[in-house]
Amino acid sequence: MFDRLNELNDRQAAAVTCTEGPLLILAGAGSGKTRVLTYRMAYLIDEKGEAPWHILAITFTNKAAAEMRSRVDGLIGPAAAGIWVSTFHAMCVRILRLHSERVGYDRSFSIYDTDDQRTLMRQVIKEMDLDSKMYRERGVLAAISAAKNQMIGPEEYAEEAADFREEMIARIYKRYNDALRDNQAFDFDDLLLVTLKLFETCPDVLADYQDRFRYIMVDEYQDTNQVQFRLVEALAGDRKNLCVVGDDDQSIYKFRGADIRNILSFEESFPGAKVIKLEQNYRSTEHILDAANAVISNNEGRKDKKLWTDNGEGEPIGFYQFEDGAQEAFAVVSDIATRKKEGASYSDFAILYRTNAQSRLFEEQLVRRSIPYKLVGGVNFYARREVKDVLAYLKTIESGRDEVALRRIINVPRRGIGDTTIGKIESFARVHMIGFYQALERAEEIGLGRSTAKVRAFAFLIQQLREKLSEMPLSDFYDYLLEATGYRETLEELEEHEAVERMDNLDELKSKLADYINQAELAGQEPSLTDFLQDVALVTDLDALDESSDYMVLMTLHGAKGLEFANVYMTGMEDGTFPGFMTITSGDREEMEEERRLCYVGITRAMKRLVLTCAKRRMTRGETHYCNISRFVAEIPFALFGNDKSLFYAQRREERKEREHSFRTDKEMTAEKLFSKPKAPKQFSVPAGTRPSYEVGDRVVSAKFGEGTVTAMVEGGRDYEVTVDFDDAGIKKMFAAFARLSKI
DNA sequence: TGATCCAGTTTTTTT
DNA sequence: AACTGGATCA
Repeated sequence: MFDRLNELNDRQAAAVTCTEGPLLILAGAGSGKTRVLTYRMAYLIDEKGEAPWHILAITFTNKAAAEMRSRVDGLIGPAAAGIWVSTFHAMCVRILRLHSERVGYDRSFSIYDTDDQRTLMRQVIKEMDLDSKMYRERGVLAAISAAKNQMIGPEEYAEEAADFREEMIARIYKRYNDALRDNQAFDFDDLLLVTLKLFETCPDVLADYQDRFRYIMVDEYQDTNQVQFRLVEALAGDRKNLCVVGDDDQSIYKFRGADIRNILSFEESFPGAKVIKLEQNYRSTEHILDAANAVISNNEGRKDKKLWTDNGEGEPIGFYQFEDGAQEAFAVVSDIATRKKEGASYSDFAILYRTNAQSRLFEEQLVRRSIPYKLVGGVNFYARREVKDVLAYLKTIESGRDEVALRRIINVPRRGIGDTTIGKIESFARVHMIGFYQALERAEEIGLGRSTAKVRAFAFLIQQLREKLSEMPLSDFYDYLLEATGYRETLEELEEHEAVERMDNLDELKSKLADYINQAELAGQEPSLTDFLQDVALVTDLDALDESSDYMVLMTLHGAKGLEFANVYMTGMEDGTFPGFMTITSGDREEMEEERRLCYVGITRAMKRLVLTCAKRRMTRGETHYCNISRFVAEIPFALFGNDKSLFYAQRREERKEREHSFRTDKEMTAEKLFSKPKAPKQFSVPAGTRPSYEVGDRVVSAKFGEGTVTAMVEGGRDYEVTVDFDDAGIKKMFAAFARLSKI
């Protein structure tokens, strides 16, 4: 008898016990979906007598997978170890590791991160002799990724190409894919795509997995893309014991190919699907939930649902505007310090922002006050130069097929093998139809002159390392590698601070390697370099959050998804920052709705206290912008903002009259607390709001878009929103302050 | 070959 | 502001 059902509400219990057939759980923020999923697994095992290894739980991030793992382990105990809890990507790697040869890849395939992709793409574009200004890696890769997510191959892409550029991209796409294959490498999209292909071409393999995974659960289903949908559909097979959990209001990864239709039309894709809505929120106060509901209600085409809570009203929502980002950071960090003194833990606080670049100012303040914090996101640990270098060595030692890795380290540390030499080796390889690494081993045939010896020495070094690898344990080998390559020595020549930091990172990498070895041995497997490299490729910093010590967290709104904090500061709440400038100027409704969902996600992270902040002036990419309060703030009913509503109204009205003081709506955060720094409330006279020198109907010229005619001009707070019909670029809306238009 | 300076660029979010 | 690639010079 599974007696834990009474720990759940009726809806949750219904979701837990509905185990057969397709099930869609629409789980609002904070409605206990992880709880439902974990209890459901426990129910399957304890009540239904299902074996753990017949259960598959898929999440999106490693963080979510780790969280799920620990909760399942806690609930079920040792038996839970048999359950596959994995991200889509990690699952695919695991499957491909066993079957990659069936689809024409080595077992020791590489996985390319964004950085590697760019390097490879740069090579491809260079080889095709294309104008690197016309075809920039970023743009081309974005197009290709979008195509892959929709399962459009190079051939189909070519057929559908609407113009010359797209035809060219189709050709680049082809070459890029070929290059990946030559390197025995997958990019992130390929991991999913090739696994799907494996299932399609090897029905026996698919049948094995279908038989193995009799119960499938997918978390954050609203973020799945087409390929992921197909994978899930294939795995579910005829049994269709597929339970997906999601919230269309929290779909924030469209840019990555997420297709919201997957969740909106789940019932059509899986006829007979049951739908259960979880609408009771256990996380937040009423005020917070009201704010979230108010904001999200501005979006169209949502699945109907209304979150409620019996947690009580709670504190009002705080909103503060500051002169600039530095003051914003100062105030927020001061507030945290004050509350810490009053007994809170640092781990109760999170500072959220739209873009990683905004973290800097907060970091400075946190460092200044010695407040422990963890910066989530930003530069990924595994993306650091020294880490990538060492990984590239390991890859090369392991297979040599990965040319991107090989070229990365052939001259690091410097051994006098320059571009010219590399070019010669490359064309030799091409002429003789051999790999780049094989060409190295025949250095003397290439005619490299003085460089021959250097290339030979490098090839010999790799050869020698390979021998050592089989002779000593992996972790000893790691140290040996750093010595033998001279890498450690090169680092030591750097400036002290720099050297220490990088060496720390390499020590960190070593401990990750040691962790891996331990885990493999615990699982009774022989540790292998291949497995380590493949695991590592999917790990991000986001995974490293741990509960052991007390620190506060800084991260993007995206990074915050799935997490909760007692106190949440949503910073940079300005039009142009959040929602972003691009979203505003594009005028794309869907894009704006995605930003709004992101705002919804941010608000619903807060349990007890939500504070919104913004700055009047913000420095972005070296330019100062004068900012209006985010439209999302205006979508929250004034009644929710603290006691001093009148001040808030007044401020909105007075905004364009350049009120010089920051204002507050919440008496709790007093001026003394906020601006205790003597020089704080600096006076600025803001030049914005001055009427531009041109009028509607004037001809103007923009540095970016060329000439055009002004068709509209709307006064909006600190700036004028100008609409211009450009002769070449079409109609653009922009703020006068950054449009830099001049009358002609 | 390598160092250094200059010019141009920057979708924002992540597996 | 920060970073990159390219060009130029030693």
